[in-house]
Amino acid sequence: MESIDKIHGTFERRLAEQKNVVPPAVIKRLPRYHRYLGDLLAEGKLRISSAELSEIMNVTASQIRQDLNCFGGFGQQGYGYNIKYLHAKISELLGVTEGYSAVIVGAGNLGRALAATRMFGRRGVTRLALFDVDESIIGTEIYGIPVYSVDDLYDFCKNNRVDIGVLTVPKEAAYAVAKTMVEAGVMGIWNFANMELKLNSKEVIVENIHLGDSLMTLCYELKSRTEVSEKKPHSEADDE
Amino acid sequence: MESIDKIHGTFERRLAEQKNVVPPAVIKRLPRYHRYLGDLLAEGKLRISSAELSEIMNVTASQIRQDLNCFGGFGQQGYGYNIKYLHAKISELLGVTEGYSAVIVGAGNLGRALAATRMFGRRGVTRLALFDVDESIIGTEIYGIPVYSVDDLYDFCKNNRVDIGVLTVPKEAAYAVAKTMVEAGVMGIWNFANMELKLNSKEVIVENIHLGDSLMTLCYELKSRTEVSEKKPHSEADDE
DNA sequence: TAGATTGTTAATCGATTAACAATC
DNA sequence: TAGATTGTTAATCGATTAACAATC
Repeated sequence: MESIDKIHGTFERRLAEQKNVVPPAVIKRLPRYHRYLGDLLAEGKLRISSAELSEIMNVTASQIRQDLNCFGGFGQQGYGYNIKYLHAKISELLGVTEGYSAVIVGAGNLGRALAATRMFGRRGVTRLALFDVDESIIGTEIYGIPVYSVDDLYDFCKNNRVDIGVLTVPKEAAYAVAKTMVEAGVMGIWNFANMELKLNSKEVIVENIHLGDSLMTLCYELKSRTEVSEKKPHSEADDE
Repeated sequence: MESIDKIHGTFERRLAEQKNVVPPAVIKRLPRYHRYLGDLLAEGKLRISSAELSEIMNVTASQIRQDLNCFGGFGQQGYGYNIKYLHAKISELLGVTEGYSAVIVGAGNLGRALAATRMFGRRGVTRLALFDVDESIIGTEIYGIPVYSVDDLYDFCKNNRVDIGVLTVPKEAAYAVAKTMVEAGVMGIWNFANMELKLNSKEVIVENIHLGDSLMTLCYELKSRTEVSEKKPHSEADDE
């Protein structure tokens, strides 16, 4: 009994030491750090303290130090953080330096918008191709990215290393396309289809964009804001 | 001393009873409940228990009951939840029934995509107009929505009740447009510009879409996934 | 050295889960 | 009534903040 506990204790401690147990809350904040540090770098700033950064980003200095420490000591006592170094480190953590590749499936307005943006390049992701069913655009290029038929999607993914599949197809087609990509070895799916793909999470990582959910959250906030000011104009007087 | 405590106790209890202290974590989950319940409704299902819903949505039944109870008893012991009723209640909470209106500023690919989608209508939001600087499209309609000059944005918002401003303009123009809208009385901004708008949060509610952050999160997951399988193939043997 | 600021531990806060009494 | 399932309290877990010793 005792020995089993000991083994477990050791195992758990080692896991913690390996530091691949970064809290999800921290990971979700990393891109935001990356963004702000990139801006500061562009401004030509060299160093920053957690206190200063905390003011700019509207979070606590404590949280910044705690977060960054999940990955090791990026700062220096009495000095703060070297912006260039920190930015580079976070880039690395986020895989910007991995040189991932992507295909965009669905060349509608959203697909085109994603073809046009510099968002991918900035994050080290190369867009290899667009795929669509529309014969009139197959064989052309959109913003410099070649457009192929969805029929060729499987073969393309098999023959090229495609890390990420971007799904901007109508809801009805989403699952079939996703399955094709997974079977062809795509590791991650960036899903703009208005549905949750039920895929084996051991086979593929899915990152969902639910624009509708975001719009609804905004509506909720609007509603609660108006309710407070309209329905309770005398709340002060009520307190006592 | 005692009496002050009592007053505070009463005050706090009243606040809790008013239930405008819904935890942020719960609010963020509401749109997802709404989505799933909408699907179940479309399937013609009449009732569901927290246990059944929890399996479909991949959350705990406890969380579902806890969440829904923030807004009052929507269910019935021994029966579960009436899907139609629950869906309607959540719609109400999320402001779907408020009949909000929106304008989209920026008629690029993203603006067009937002003009084309049924996402707004489904959530009770009417798109009144698009605004752009491109003379060649001003005066036309895109997916049935009239396109006006950005120069007319202020007057339009003043003369019509515009609740939500959707920002799909380039980064450089974002802040000026946002300020114009706030001055003209727009209450909420749905911000797709790749930057954080520093606006007085008392004047306006801002909901940000940071697509780049989402892409980076996906890359992070890809990276940590590959690291685990590549760098530690003998982790099992290591445990002891 | 003195001052600044991190890294890190401990305390607090909030969110999730478990358990069960209330009740349909 | 017996069975089912909610509403709700209490226990657990994780995330945030505060505090301060370590150290540049």
